[in-house]
Amino acid sequence: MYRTHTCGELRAQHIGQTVTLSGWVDRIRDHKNATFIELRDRYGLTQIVIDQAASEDVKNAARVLGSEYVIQVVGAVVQRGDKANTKLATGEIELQAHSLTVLNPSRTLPFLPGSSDPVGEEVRLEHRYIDLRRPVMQQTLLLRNRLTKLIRDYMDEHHFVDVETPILGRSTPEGARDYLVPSRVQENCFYALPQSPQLYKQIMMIAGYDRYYQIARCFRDEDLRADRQPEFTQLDVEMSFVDHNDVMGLIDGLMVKLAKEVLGLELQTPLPRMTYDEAMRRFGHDAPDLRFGMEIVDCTALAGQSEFQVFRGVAEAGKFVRGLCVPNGGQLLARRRIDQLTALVKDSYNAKGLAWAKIEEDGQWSGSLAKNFPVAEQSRWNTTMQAKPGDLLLWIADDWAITCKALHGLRKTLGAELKLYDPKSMHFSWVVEFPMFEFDAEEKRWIAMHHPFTAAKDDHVQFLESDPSRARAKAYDLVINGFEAGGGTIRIHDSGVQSLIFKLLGMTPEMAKDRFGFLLDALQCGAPPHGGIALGLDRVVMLFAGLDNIRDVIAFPKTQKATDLMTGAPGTVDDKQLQELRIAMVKTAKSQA
RNA sequence: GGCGCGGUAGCUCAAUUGGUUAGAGCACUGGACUGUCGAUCCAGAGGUUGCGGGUUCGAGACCCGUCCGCGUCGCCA
Repeated sequence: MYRTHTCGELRAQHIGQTVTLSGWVDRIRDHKNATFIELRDRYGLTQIVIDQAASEDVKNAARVLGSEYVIQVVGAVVQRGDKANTKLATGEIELQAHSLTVLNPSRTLPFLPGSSDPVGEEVRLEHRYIDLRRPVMQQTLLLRNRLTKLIRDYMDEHHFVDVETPILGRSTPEGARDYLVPSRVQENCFYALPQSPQLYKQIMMIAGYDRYYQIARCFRDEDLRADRQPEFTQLDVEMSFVDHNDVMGLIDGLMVKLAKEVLGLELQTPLPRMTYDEAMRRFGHDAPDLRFGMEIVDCTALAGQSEFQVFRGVAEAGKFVRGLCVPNGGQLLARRRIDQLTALVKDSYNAKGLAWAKIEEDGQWSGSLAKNFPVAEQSRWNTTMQAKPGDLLLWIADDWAITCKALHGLRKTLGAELKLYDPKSMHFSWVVEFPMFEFDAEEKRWIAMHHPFTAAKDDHVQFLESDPSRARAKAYDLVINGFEAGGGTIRIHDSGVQSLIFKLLGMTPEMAKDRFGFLLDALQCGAPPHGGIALGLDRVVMLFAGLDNIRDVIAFPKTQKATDLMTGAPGTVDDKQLQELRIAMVKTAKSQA
């Protein structure tokens, strides 16, 4: 038997017992007359002591130990009394070693899991087996496990059926870039890894399963971000005979449970809801961080009557002047910082510039813009923007989309920089009624904002053909702390409407039949009204863990270049494998270099 | 693909305006030490400054190219 207890388990009540522990040598403190070993496993740390009374065998065995050796110790649990270590859960006892066996030595490691010194992410990812030994990483993966357990319990309580769907599927041109898998059996054909199990879960509804869920792996071959991995995990949900309130209500309940069990938070339901249009108006983004205010103020009307020609021109051209009032920004942000923010909005969001003014004690503006604004006009702007002395006013004058993006960027940056909210606080809300379509200027056609199976609001069906830009969807996104934690829609269950949407998206009936014929057929075979949602599990775990990147909640994540630094994936393959798949490599300038 | 930050000892970092033999802490090795708990003290070993080219009397630093990591814009229905 390797162990009778774990390294996090022994307490005063065990004093006098003989026990066996196995684990990793976290730290050794070697003295002339006593050696102390902190033994670690995922449950905690226990101090092993080898003093003068120990046998020669034990002393000799201890002499060769190094960090991260895997050892087994048999010994007596003894009281530490006034030597107790209050920092350790097991600190009131220690193990007096009777025997010590090295189960496996360890070479010197690039970093020690027991150390709190920071280690670069590249090194951590290359030696992930060591990184994952670190207590913080173990806590995070345990938290993830706890969340998925709670989710599964909740879904089960609500009569959801866990169904697995294929990983090898069919490529569809809509949406993200697919990961492709060549077929050996079918010449010239490829599978695609699922971007989500969307169509399968709709088919499950048509098949009468009524309530489906799956914790599903999804794949999208797009560039990575702190909160985006090429393969990620969704809590995928679909329900029959429901409307959007039913789906949101279900997830409200789930969030209440998770927040209570994991964070000790009591959420009020229903979680607050805001329409997409309102979110864009007030925050410039469809996933606003509602932990703080500093909302966007539309000053276009004021700009239209302004003495300042640049603003007036923008307003008269049908564009927008919108701004933020940064509390105490006049004092907190130096001119140099404002210049950096100007560079940010120009470089990142294509804005033409950033207009600003500081509010002095008397309410008058200072800054290069001030001279263009008579005092009376300054006062009107101050009122509209609710500016107080010491504040900083920022404006973007541009088309709607650019003002949204740039002001959202500024709001997000400054909110964090000026600590306008408690980073530990949590805010859950819904953004609803997304547009059905957005116009793709490049392809000169409408594309589905969510996906092409989304139902329009009942009173907006009329706009589908007459004015697609006006049509709003039965869509809802769950937003936590400014992150899109999930999104869903009520689906189209009428094959005629579904065909119409395909047509609006520029598909001929033949194309629609080729790509989605099975869905159109299924919709004609008794499809119940249905809808669902998918939550980004990695993001939810990240937010509940209070972390700022998704890699730390995934055991084996990929780098920004989508590689695995530990295994070296992706790698080259044998010519024989390629021949079987009838794949030939094409030389590029890069591959020849 | 664009922009930004970074790459120096096993790890985390430093190195003045381009100037002697590239340093420190941790880790490692050896020694000392009567109970430590981030032990302490003494000594030691450890370097292709990511890679390639260039400028210069002289490059870790400057220039060009390239690779890698992170952030971000595009992209992600």
